[in-house]
This record gives sequence, C-alpha cells and structure tokens, in this order.
Amino acid sequence: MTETPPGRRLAESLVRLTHLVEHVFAETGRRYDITPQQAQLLCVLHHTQLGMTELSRSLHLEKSSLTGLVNRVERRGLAVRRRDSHDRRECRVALTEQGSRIAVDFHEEVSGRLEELVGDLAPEESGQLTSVIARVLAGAETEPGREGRPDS
Amino acid sequence: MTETPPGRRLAESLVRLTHLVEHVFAETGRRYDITPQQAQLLCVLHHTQLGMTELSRSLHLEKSSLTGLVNRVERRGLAVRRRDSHDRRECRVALTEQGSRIAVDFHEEVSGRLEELVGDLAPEESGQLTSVIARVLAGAETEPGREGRPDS
DNA sequence: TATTGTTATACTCTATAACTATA
DNA sequence: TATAGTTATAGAGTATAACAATA
Repeated sequence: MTETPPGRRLAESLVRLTHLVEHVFAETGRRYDITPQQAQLLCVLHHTQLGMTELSRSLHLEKSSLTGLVNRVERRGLAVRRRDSHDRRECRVALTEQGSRIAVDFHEEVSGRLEELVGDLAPEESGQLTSVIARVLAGAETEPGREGRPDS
Repeated sequence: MTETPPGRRLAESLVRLTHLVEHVFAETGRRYDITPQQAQLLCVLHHTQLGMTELSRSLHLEKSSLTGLVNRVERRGLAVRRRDSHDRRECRVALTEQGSRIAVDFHEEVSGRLEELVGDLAPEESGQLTSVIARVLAGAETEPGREGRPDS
C-alpha cells in the first residue's frame, strides 16, 4: 500500500467539489426554469454578443449542438440572433432584456449560495483557494489539453 | 467601488473551475466511450454495490432517470443488477470486471490531468486545501440546501 | 476553397406521472 | 399503506455527417 500523493487527493477533492457546484447550478436553474446549459449560455452572453463559432468554442460545443441550444433560448425570448454584420453569413447572439435579467439574477443566486457554502472559511483560506483555482484555470488555458490528438 | 468580498471571488472561481472539470470529465469519458454521467455512476459504484434508491440520492437523480442510465451501462456490459437481497423488490447494482477496469482507468486519468494542473503546489499547501475543501463538502451535506422548500 | 451556420439523424439524459410488485 | 423499482412520455442536450450560403 503506497500513500496517496497530496496532489492526487487534492484532485479528487476538486472533482467532488465540482459535483457539488453542478448541483447548485442545476437546482438554481430550476428556479428560473432554465437548464444549466442555458444558464451557462446566458452568463457567457452577459454584456457581449458572440457569433455561433465563438460561442461553440467558448462552451466547448459543436456548432450543431449550439444551434439547438440557441433556438430554445430564443424561443423562450431570452436571446436573439442578429444579422447586422458585414459578413452576411455571420449572426451574433445577444440577450434580450429578459435574458439579461435572468442572467444577472441567476448568477447572483449561484454566487450567493456558493458563498454561503464557503462562508465559514477564514479570509486567508478563501483567498488561498481562489488563487490555487486561478492557477489551475490559467494552466488549463495554456495547455491545450490535447483534445483532438490521437493517443500518441 | 466596493471591494469584492473574498467569498464572492471564490464563488466565481468555483464556477469556472467546475466548467473546466466538466470538460475534462467529458473529454476523458470520450476516450473510454462513456458519457460523463456513466463515468460518474461507475465511480460511485467502485468497490460498492448500491440499490437504485441509494444511487438516485447519491447522484441527485430521479429514480426513473437512473433506470435508464443503469440500463445503458448494463447493456454495455459495465454493470449488472443483482437480486440477492432479502427484500425481493430491491436490486443492487454492481460493476462487472470490465466496468471496474474502466472506472479505475477513468478515475486515474481524470485525477492525473487535474493533478498536472495543480502540480506545482507544495505538499503542505496541497494537504491544507484538501482539508479546506473537505470542510466545504461536509458543510454542504449538513445543510440540505432547501431543495424542495418554497422560497420562505 | 474555406468559413459560417443549419438540417437530418440517432442517442443520451432528465423529469413527471402512472404503474407493478413486494413489504 | 408505504417502499423499490419500472414504464410511458415528452423534452432537452449532444455529436456526426451532409448541406446551403457567403467569402
């Protein structure tokens, strides 16, 4: 029996923590009658308009999947496709007023709940955790994650 | 301009982290030809057998949703339903050998990738963070999260 | 030819409601 | 009656492949 290395144990904690956050996301979404994916879309679109290709990259979705997601969100009146670019192929997706409102409220509520969960951490602990996560996130952006590459 | 409180900043980091881990989960799953949900099921089932009701609680899923998930995993030969309880209504879901292997490999790979991302932490830091996260997770279990309750 | 976005198709995932079988 | 699990149904999310329109 070898000892589990600290990095490994931390990785496992992060996975569990992730499942918890996912749950908060889903539960909060239900209160606004949107799915977690729709919520994520709204949050990404807050204060910006993006084309389908950009969106699909930022959400890690195939463009065809995104078409459906945007359709559903548009049908609910939370976003619209705009075709006012020079390039007439392109469309930009923007939030409606209602969509903006929900994006803000949803984000506020998720943050609030998570804040409660981490509430009894000391400020140093909180800061430490934040900076570690920041490092993880930064690392992930640098390292492409060898997505499309075959198992070389 | 008021300062953003540490808890709030942490909350936002958590959300981003979650999306990253979700992505790692999905991408790794694809390499084993399983969905993230199936992967999570396999991981929960590793070294235990659970009934549908227990499973549905631990995965935050309706029992009917779980029925389908288990069906699909069973069809792929990764798990089986067993009916060897005293209570003849109950079934326990257990991994097959192949299921176990995939559970281990998947878990190994996900942990490995995350470990890489947090790799350059000192062991003490790593350990501290793990226990901080453990505290958050424990807190979440205690506090039910007022799921079914109306907005009182 | 390359790029932007959609359509067609086939699965998977999920919840709600109604159900069966056992306790 | 209560509990364990399933079925029926409807909708959402996703990827692959083929496509249309524009550049």
